[in-house]
Amino acid sequence: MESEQPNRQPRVEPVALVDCNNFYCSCERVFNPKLTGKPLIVLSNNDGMPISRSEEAKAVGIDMARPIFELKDIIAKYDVQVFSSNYTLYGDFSRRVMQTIRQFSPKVEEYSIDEAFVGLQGFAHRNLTEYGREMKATIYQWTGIPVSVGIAPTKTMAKIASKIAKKSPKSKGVLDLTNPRFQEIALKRYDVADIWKCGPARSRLLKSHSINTAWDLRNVSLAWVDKKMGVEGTRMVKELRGEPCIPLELMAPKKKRIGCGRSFGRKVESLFEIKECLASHIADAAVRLRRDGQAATGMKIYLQTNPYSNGPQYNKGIGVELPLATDETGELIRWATKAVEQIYKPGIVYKRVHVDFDGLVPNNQIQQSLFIQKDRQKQVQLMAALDQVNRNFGMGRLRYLAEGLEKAWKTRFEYRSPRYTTRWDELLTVRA
DNA sequence: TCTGGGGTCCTAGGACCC
DNA sequence: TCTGGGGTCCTAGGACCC
Repeated sequence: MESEQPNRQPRVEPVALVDCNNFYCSCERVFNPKLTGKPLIVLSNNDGMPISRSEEAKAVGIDMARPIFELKDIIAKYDVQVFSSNYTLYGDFSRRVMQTIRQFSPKVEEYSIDEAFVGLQGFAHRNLTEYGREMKATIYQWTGIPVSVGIAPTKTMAKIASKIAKKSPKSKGVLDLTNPRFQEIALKRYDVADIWKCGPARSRLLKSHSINTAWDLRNVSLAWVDKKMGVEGTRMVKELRGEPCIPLELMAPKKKRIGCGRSFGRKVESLFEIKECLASHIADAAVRLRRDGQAATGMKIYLQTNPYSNGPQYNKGIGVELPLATDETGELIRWATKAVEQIYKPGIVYKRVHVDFDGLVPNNQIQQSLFIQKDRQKQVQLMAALDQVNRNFGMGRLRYLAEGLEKAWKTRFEYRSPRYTTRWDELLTVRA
């Protein structure tokens, strides 16, 4: 394998990755300081498995990939505090963190609920480590959320820098890797499996060719990596060499697909219950569709059994093309419930129903049809009223009868904390 | 014996992210 | 008893065209 050493690094804008530490756990702690220093986990939907762990929980051996019932001994032994996920609370904290970050640079890409890339062009005259520390301190002071900051010439290396910063006590949560000498030290000690966009399949491939560290990967030939891993591999190698291939996205792009699918809280067999649940998912996804300013020209419905069960498996999807794009919940429900009849088979225990809206178009320029007369204006007003009521009085306050009243199938959230910041009736009680 | 070649478009599935 | 959900991008392969 020949190696192409880049002989100089191009002049590029430094980019920081600000990453919240154990984000969901940290949110839970802000209003519940008694949790400080204790092992703490937040569970996935349906209280299935941990999706966020405090450092203390990691230390006592709580594993992310294992279901909660397999962890109950550890939980009891170490008095691990357990919470269902409370996305309303986390979403609100995310907004606060992002707003704080925007005080530090006009160039912010909100990459996920707990991470942002920050363009640092024009800050080169400053000590970037100091700037990062100031950012970290301010975010903690204003929101109560601890973060790690990694700074580097490319996003891929900024990710690496923030991960190292999180773990190494010496860095105090901030690491600047813009200096090539430090890059070499860091990449040589960094496992390829921990590189951004290098998942299990790619790391297995790389390791089978004795490419074990990020430094090994950086020095691989572009021809080789293109052949073995295609464009994404090539981008990874270039980014590790300090050549940006993944630009900052300052404007959130329009979504290409908006969907909803959750596991049932218990066994579901009847078409009636599946239709109710599907209608409820449609209503949920349609809110996000309208919020994104889009309408759907098609949808896909999937019906699935539990892959972990030994029973007969059945997974089927069906596509529906709509004659006219729409964002109106009632109409979407009618199309979907009709379609699901075609894939439903009786006598099967189902685990999940899922809907994806696709063929999305801006909802203010829906193509009209000569043959289908609809009062679009009326629909728009109806949906605006629906969304307004639910925003003011809580999601699901106003809903379609098709979604059901009992909702016996609904997702479990046994250990949810109060929605401290978004519900008047769940405000923090200081003294009872 | 022996059955073209080059292009486009679409979809399903894989891999990955948090 | 009990194993998440919402996304993106890329690729291979089939269908179709001339």
